Amino acid sequence: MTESAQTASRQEQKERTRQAILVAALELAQTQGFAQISLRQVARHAGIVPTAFYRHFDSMDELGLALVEQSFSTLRQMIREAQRDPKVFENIIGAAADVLVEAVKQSKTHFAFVARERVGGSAAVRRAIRHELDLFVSELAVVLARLPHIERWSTDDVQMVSRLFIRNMVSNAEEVVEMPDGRPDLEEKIKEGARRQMRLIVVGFRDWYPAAARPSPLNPDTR
Amino acid sequence: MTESAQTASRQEQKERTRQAILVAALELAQTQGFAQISLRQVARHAGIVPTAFYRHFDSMDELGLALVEQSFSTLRQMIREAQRDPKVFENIIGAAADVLVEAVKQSKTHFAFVARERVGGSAAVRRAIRHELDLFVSELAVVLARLPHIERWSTDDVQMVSRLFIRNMVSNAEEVVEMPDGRPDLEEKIKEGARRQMRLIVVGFRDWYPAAARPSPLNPDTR
DNA sequence: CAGTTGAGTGAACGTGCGTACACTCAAATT
DNA sequence: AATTTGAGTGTACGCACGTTCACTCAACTG
Repeated sequence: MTESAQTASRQEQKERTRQAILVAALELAQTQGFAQISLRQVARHAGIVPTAFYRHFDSMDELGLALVEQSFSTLRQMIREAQRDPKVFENIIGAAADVLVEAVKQSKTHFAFVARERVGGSAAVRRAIRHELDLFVSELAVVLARLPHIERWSTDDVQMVSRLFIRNMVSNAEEVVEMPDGRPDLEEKIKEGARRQMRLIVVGFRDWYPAAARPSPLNPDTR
Repeated sequence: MTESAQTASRQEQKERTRQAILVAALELAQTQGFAQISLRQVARHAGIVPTAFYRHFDSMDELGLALVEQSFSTLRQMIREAQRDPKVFENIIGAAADVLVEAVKQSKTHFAFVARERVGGSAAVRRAIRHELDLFVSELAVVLARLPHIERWSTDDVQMVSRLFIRNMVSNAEEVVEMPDGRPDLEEKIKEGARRQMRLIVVGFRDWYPAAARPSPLNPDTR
């Protein structure tokens, strides 16, 4: 009975408390926004005394940065798993919409956090989120560049489509976050909307691109 | 010298103080976000004592709602003026991009306020902003519905394009807000991006729509 | 098994907050 | 000219906050 039982090593216990803090912050941020919750509230919610907070984070700002990291690493993992399924390449748009909604639903608190603090949070948190999103844009651009239709586009244009995709993803994620629970109809509506938007972007670009002679045909005033 | 001089009637003075409060709140919200500024900070910045605040607003929340109203009425006026110019109908996309950037630059603090509090603010303020944006979507839909290509679309689809436009406008406004001062190159880049996005949406829809037989051809899984 | 480490405690501090209340004193009303 | 009105004042309150400090006591180390 000595080994592996309930009690936990020092490290384990510390990690557990750390997670409790992260979860508490996420939950509290859900209703009021991370920027307006206090260290004491988080501590209370996590079941520790305010001063114990400092054993894990130097400040609320650092907690915020940790949450950004956690949120994006969760998302990245989901995307990586989704990419393993070969079916997604047959129907990227449908898959993306599904992954989006599923991912957001599965870790709603993380997404809510990101969506809000992206514009509303402290400067440090905001910057961190922006950075992560920029990374996503670049990553998606790499994936897109390998696609049949797209491989001959200029890198600038691929980057722009990528930005457009991510931007719409963020907007849709915001909508899912604000979706009341237990409304599968709304969920399907958002998915459908996301699919439409993505198809629109793709079709728009596909039909547009070959129409011009220049490397970056979207540039000149073809108004 | 008796008339019109500096002093001001009671009403005038009250209105002046009210505006001072609104301006103070807007300025303070610029750096920290409206939700995290205090009544006392606003009062201090406006040059009044905290309790005098209550002569004008019952709470910070009401101040926030007043700011929402002010922000959107400013924007509406700009759009109305822009619509007077017949040239905009020849080149809606270009005009929209110009108006967007000009409007945002001209009343940056208002837009910054809206962009942030749209997702990060108090529930009441958030709801008010969302409502105003929904109104914009509907208004734009009415304008769009009269356009040559679009007049035969289903109202659902027009609404969706409208949503897409407004959404991208909001995103672009966010970018302008965060644009550092005195960078006309960035400004032009954002404008160009906005133009591309709008053209993309328009082209995407135009090329898509006649391809299907059903009233709302974007619906079924034409994946 | 003695000694060290460090996560969590609990009391105390200074500060800024929202709000209540009694006030002033000039403009507006009579 | 006397009275009312109401925007702005000043004090005072209770409260939650972030942070400090000295502390406990179980898990780890040698």
